[in-house]
Amino acid sequence: MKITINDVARHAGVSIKTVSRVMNNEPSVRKDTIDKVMAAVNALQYQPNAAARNLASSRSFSIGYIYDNPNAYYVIDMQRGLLDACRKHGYELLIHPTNAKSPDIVQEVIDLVQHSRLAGLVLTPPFSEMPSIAAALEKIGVHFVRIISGSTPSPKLSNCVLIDDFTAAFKITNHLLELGHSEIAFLCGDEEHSSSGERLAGYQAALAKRGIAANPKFIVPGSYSFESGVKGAQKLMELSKKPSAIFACNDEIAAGALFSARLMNIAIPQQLAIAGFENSPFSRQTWPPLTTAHQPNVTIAQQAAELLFRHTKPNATKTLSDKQPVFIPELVVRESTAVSE
Amino acid sequence: MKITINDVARHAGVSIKTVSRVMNNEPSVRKDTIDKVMAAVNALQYQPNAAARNLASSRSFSIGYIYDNPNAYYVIDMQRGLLDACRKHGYELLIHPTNAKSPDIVQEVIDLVQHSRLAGLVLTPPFSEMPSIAAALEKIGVHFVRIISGSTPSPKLSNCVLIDDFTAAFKITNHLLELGHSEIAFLCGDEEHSSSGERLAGYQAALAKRGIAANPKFIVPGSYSFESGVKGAQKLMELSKKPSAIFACNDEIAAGALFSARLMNIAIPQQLAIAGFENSPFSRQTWPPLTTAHQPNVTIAQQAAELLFRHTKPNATKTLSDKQPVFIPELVVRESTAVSE
DNA sequence: TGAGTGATGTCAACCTGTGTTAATTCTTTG
DNA sequence: CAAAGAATTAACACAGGTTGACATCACTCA
Repeated sequence: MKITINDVARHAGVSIKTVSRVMNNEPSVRKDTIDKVMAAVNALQYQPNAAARNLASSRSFSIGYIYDNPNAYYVIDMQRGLLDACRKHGYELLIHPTNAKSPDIVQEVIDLVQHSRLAGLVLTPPFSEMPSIAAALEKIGVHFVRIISGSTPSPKLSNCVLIDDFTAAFKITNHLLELGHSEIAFLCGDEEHSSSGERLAGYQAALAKRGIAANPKFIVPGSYSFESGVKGAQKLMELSKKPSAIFACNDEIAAGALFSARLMNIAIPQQLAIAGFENSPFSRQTWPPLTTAHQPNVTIAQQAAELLFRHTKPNATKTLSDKQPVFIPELVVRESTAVSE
Repeated sequence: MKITINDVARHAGVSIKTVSRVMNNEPSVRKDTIDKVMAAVNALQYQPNAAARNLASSRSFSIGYIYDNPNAYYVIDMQRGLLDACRKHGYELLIHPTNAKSPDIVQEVIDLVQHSRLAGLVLTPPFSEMPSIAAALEKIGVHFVRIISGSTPSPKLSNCVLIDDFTAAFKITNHLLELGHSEIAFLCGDEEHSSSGERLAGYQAALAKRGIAANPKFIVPGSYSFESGVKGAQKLMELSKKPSAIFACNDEIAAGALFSARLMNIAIPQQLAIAGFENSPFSRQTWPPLTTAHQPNVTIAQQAAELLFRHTKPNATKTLSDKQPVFIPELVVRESTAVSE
């Protein structure tokens, strides 16, 4: 029933060791030998015993994904992309939701890596932005890939997948400007997430380019939550000089702002335009649907995992270019910023 | 650096064999010996090498969670609950999103179980309701637990966690009735999910109890999606005799109905009351927020995993009652069904 | 005192690959 | 054609536990 490496060797007419070499794509195996072995592997449907492999080689074939993100859609998309890549490369994915603000989060991550003997780790914000985590992982010599906000690849960010929040935010702001808005407010996300800062910078740059001085009262600090959007919009609409458009740092905040506007009987988009960021499913399910920036999270996650495997797999064929991926979320226009008819 | 079973044995002053006995909670080990060993385990922070354990015992310490559910919040909650239980029992969780409608889904599941050598499986709808899956798993002798709709435990459902959708739907319908509505429509979920049928039955029972004849036009088939809610509500509001309340099979459908009502300029709840089901986060983020039934998914998942471990762990202490858990989602009243002032 | 019992210890085999070494068998190529 | 180099093999230790057979030991109870 169970097929061992022995069976494969016999079937292919080679030694066990050669099969092992092929399975681990070690160098110095002739092309036709590889073919022979792979033929046998396929014929017998051989699946190496992961446990035995781990034990013998003391490296594992699973990577971890640590997250602390209230946005279920984001997490699910990330998982999906990571799993896709894992399946392709014969790895397994270990998910680890946790609390980023826990005082001993660094130790927790280390324990996880060591106990589960992870080959590598994928980090998303806020973990990808915590120097203490990166330092600890480097110290124990575990590969990891970070998904972070940024626009320009650099050697320092060699193990990063970049998301160009700046440019995307610039585009959204520009869209609002083109609709004729000049009093545009910005609802920030969590300060410690650099994405919030980048988006704010993009917003400011777009205003500056048009020579519009940013009104400091229009920049409202907050966090990536519905509640924050509710409060932020309320604050804005209590100003003597109200904005005519709100750019929220993500869709959830935007949904909160929408909610708030509704409570105050403000018509969207006629009296107030609202834009979000992320293109999460509920940006389509609010009323009116939200203008936003689409972030291809599944693809981003895939690329992150690919990048990770390039490091964890010692002899992998480096067919993929080693360029750092940079993703620019694309503008998605919906009714929340429609031209008032 | 790495602590082996040897170190523990030495530290506890017992033999390796005894440590092994304790780690696998075999019978006939004296209480104080167990304590001694566990003390050593804790002192040394010993974590048995999973790979070695799997290999030697040819049983694994991971369970799988197969899902195909567009509702990210549901999936995340399930994962959270399963992970909690897994951590507690030293298991790992393998997640496997897939397509339930794939023609060779049964084979896919079997491959997964065999390749990853899973100790057990947790199934949620629609997988938990597919006889072919259950049959296949039984055939290959893998433990599994199903989370399904139902109200009465029975030996046949011994490996199930039940969710009493009927009673919860009854309560919601009753709530609407108490508000004075008698023209209540029902937006169905996917036909193949028994939860939809159960909720429909609960709705009908509540009406029947008041002696209200159900209007067949008020029962609209559909699926568990926002779009389905949009279309369903539209259909209902085009009837010559319109309902005064809509009970949607879940929050997403309800959100769709809400959206639709807004398009048609129907005031909620003044002209139309809407209730959902599930208490997913966005039931709080619509406007107005949705009345719904709260399903404690994290807890449900935990219980499901516990139930599973009771079977996979040969000598587990059966402290927990072996009763089948039945969860009755609780009514959560919000503004979407408020009394019109 | 001796039999019976329950709790431990000893020891070796085993699970399935990997890493190493030394020896052997092709391939090149000068 | 010989020598060098590359690919392959055989054989075995090893990773870190589990498992089973059996021996040992301390107790209890007759």
